[in-house]
Amino acid sequence: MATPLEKARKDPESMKGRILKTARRVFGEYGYHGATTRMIAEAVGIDASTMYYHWGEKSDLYEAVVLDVHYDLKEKLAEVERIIRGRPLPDRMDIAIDMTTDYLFEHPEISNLVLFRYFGKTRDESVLDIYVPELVSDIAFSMGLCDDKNNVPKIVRMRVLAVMNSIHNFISGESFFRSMLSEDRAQYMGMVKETLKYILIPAFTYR
Amino acid sequence: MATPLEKARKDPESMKGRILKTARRVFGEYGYHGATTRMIAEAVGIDASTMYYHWGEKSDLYEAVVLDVHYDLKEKLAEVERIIRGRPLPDRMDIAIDMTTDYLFEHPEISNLVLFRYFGKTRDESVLDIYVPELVSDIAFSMGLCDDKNNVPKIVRMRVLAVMNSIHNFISGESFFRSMLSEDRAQYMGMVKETLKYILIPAFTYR
DNA sequence: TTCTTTCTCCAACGTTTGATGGAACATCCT
DNA sequence: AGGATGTTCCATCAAACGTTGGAGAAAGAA
Repeated sequence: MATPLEKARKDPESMKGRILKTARRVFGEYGYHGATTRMIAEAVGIDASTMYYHWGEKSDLYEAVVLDVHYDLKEKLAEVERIIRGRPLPDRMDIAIDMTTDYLFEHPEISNLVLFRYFGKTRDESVLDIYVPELVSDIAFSMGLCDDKNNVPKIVRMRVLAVMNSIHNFISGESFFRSMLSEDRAQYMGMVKETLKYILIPAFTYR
Repeated sequence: MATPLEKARKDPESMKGRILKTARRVFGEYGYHGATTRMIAEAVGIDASTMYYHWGEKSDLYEAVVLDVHYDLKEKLAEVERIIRGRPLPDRMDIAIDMTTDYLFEHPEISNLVLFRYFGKTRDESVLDIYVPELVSDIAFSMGLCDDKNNVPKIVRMRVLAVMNSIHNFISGESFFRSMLSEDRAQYMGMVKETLKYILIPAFTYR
């Protein structure tokens, strides 16, 4: 008894999986309103009605995309956490920034979708209202900023949000910032990591 | 011989001014694609064709809005700069964060529009490609991170971008983050300032 | 007054949008 | 074989979209 999303994630080559993957990219590039069902269908190479057969309305597909992205994010976070556990804080942050940045640069639509969701006004009571706080608490614990995952002080959650957003910003804004600095991708990625470490590490360590 | 934008900025009560002000808000809330010409016209209380009489196509109106916002931002920056000049760096940052945050909380559409512009994909060679780098250089100089306004190292510009974005994020994401933390507006504003200072000041001072 | 210019709205246009119904094809079970 | 089920495309819909032309009101100049 698998949900459509579980099926699509398990078998990315299936029609459901291909649509989901493409919808992620297109929604990520143009936002909810900027992306049309026809754009997505054309990108997959199918008719729009086939999409409706598999995912229903546009808003349902979008919801699935957002959820899909957060599953990935959660998995990646668990992987990072496993590697940095037990090390001293500056090392933990150094490694976490490297790994997270590398991962998001490979999947920039994740950052796009997350930021669109935070800042856009499509906000009508969503699954994100549960998943984001959970993710934030996990990161707070992983950074050693709290002892109890289930009771993270608000000010600590704010700091975690600041960290998450700083990373997403540089990924999402790549095309704008890079053309502003006229750097190639590799150099830009290097500067992003350097800048993030320059700003974030002192805040949490030199005290 | 004033441009339409200059006229609208000088006389906010004129039809041009009222349309511009409302378009700022609506574009800021829903983004370029999410906002419709009819929504804006209705919010002003006029017919859509009157809007076309004053501002032309939707994209032209949007361009005017973006430019308008950046004029405001530039003015505010100059005001901040005047006040913090000559003080020690930690004080400068403390005051600048307070002033900027207060101002943007009063005009949240500014942060929305700026972030939409960075992250969205409506990017077809715009005035922003000139104004943003200029703004970044001004801030870098104001923070004492460079000696020559016309030759700011790339890594310094990256740091300034990180600072700017951190602030915009908390303003734009207010509705999402606030409902996540279940705080009222005043408490949230206080936490934003505290968090920004916690993260940003050590990075640029404790070295 | 009358003429001219500026402004505003109404009605409508062509297009794109999200969405649906049904025919055609494919796959599988018996 | 034949029928049931699952999948895909074509044609099409109504609504919403950006945009336009033209009628008429408002304001100013003569």
